[in-house]
Amino acid sequence: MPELPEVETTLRGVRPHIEGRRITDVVVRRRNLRWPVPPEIDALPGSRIATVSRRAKYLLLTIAPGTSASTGPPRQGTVIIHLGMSGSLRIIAPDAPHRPHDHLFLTLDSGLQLRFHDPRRFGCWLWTAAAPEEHPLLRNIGPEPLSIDFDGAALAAAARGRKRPIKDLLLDGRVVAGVGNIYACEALHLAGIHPKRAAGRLSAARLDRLAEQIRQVLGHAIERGGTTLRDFLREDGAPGYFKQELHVYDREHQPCRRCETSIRRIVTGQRSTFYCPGCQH
DNA sequence: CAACGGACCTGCCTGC
DNA sequence: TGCAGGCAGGTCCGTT
Repeated sequence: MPELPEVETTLRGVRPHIEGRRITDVVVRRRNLRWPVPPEIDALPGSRIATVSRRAKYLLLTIAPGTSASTGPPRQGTVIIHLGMSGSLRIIAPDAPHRPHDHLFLTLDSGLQLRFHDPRRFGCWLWTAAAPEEHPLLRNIGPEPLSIDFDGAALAAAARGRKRPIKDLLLDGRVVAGVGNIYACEALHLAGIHPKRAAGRLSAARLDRLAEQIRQVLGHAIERGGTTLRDFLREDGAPGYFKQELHVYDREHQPCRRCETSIRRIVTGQRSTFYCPGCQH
């Protein structure tokens, strides 16, 4: 499920329930996620979740040392969570029955529990004691698409001299953080750019337009994701904005909503790519 | 360096 | 109905 809007929706849904809370119990039911869950995660009880934030599609829980009442040595650092392809977080009562693929539980002093669910186990829970932005997974990540650091000029700098298809460039986290397959397709359609076009051959004006459409489509999806936040205690974090509003993604052989041309599916960078031959060049 | 293919997993859908 | 094959919203890592 998770593209950046779902991760942001998850962040907003979970944050009010866990920020500032002390962790009272941790259960790792399955340690072999994308990488093994490190022992520092098991040692979290007694510590406090000071802040919850997002960088690209990573969720970051900064952990403050435990109080004198806690057991074990006080520790300070950051839990790095990624939802992979199929991961989700939800807040639930600790005595609620667990489902298959519920891999990791954090019980909080509020009496509620944060549960990580991930059938494909491409997600991860990692620990770093250093500044999270220095972690190898985060160190080389490009600007947040919704920050002021991301614009057509940033895209142009990354595209200069590159022959890669522009679609592949958008999925490269070093260029821009957290743009996934769906929104890369959608933004290219909105900007009227063919996904296979060599990145370095796009004009500054077209890259400006593309950057703006990336911001628009992600911002819009986050707004829509927000509509399910109310029910976050019950929902598993999958927002319902999907499908209906997509212009090209997963719409092969269906008519373009703008020009009626049949949507085409191709593969680039080993990923399915959908576009309208009528309005993308 | 850039670019590419393979890897990690389960579930769901299609077609034979 | 069963089963094989293809495909899926991510992204890291090793090899050219």
